[in-house]
Amino acid sequence: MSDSTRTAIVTGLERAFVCQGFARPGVDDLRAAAGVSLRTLYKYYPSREAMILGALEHRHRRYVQRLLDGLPADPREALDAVFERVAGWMRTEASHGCLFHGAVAAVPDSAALRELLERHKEEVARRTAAAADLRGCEAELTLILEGLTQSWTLNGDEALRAAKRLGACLVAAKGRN
Amino acid sequence: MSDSTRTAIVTGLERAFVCQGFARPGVDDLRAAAGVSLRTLYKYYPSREAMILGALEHRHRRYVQRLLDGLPADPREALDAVFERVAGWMRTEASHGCLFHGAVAAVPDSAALRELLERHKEEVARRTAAAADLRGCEAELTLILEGLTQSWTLNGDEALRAAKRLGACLVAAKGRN
DNA sequence: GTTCAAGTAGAGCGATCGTTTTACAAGAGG
DNA sequence: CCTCTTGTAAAACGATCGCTCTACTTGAAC
Repeated sequence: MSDSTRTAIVTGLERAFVCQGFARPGVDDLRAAAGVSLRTLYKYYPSREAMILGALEHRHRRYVQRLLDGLPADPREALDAVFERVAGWMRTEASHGCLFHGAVAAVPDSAALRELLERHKEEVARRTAAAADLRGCEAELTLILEGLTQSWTLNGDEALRAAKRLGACLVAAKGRN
Repeated sequence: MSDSTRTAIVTGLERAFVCQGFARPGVDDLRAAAGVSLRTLYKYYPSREAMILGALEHRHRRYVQRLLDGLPADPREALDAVFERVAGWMRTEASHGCLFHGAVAAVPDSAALRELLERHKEEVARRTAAAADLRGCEAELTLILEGLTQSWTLNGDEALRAAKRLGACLVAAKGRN
């Protein structure tokens, strides 16, 4: 059970789910994407659901790091930076929509998957609120972030501009309290 | 090819997809939900993908009617009413998330499905903008509506309050122009 | 040198899937 | 009376699925 093998597998799994969604790729496609034998794949992830879960945990770590590491110290700049990073992520890594929602939709009766989705969204909103000095507005931030993620696939960078405008509105409204 | 049979089928199909998602129900489950024989089902909808498409077209008509018919004449009230109707729809009809995004995620290579998704979202945003006197802010409205739909499953009615606040911000910002 | 964990390649299992087909029933029109 | 349409019930098809299992290789440790 080497750690390097595990991360190699999970990286390949994530790529496969990003490219093909959760409905299409059979376990043999996943095996090919992971670059190992079927036996080894099942040793590390003993079911297809475990493969999905492993891929999403890996993605969560990558996403949080890319979105929230090294943000500008100024709260206003930090908020715009988060929005830009979300759009950049969509552009390069998630042009088919949020992988976590997609996974829950594909396997609706997995409690573990649902819990991971909630943890993922909660952590992103909480840490964005902290960086943007918007504690107490987590619900509004979640809404903007979810809206940006979903509507980026529809409207592209126009969605990014809309998110920035709404973020500015939120900061202004908060300042008037 | 009677029309009443077709609407009976499509109503059952929509219910099945709402309850069970798009991955789980096999064609025989869909047949049971539609309340007809397999032969009849295939006569009206000659493939599983056609069944999905039919169910979504039916849902689109119902959604647009429920969201946009008989709105208050005052633009400000109309906007809040749309948000409340979205939340009400989620509460009673879509507690597992937007069916259109779910369908595209489940069948990612169906061009017809993708086109239907875009038509659906575009029509809702455009008509909401018209009712709320926010023409030119369709991207912001799409973002809020998508965000409300997605984050309602995470935060419930707190998402509704957030949408109303952001909507008010948008109206105020527009008024200052 | 032997042992043992960790890997590959690939055949095979039972179940389920979407779809087609066969056999039959009921009501309407000429 | 016969035929056509519209429907039901259910068997059967080939394909594919998730998963297990057998047989073999490799590299490092003791």
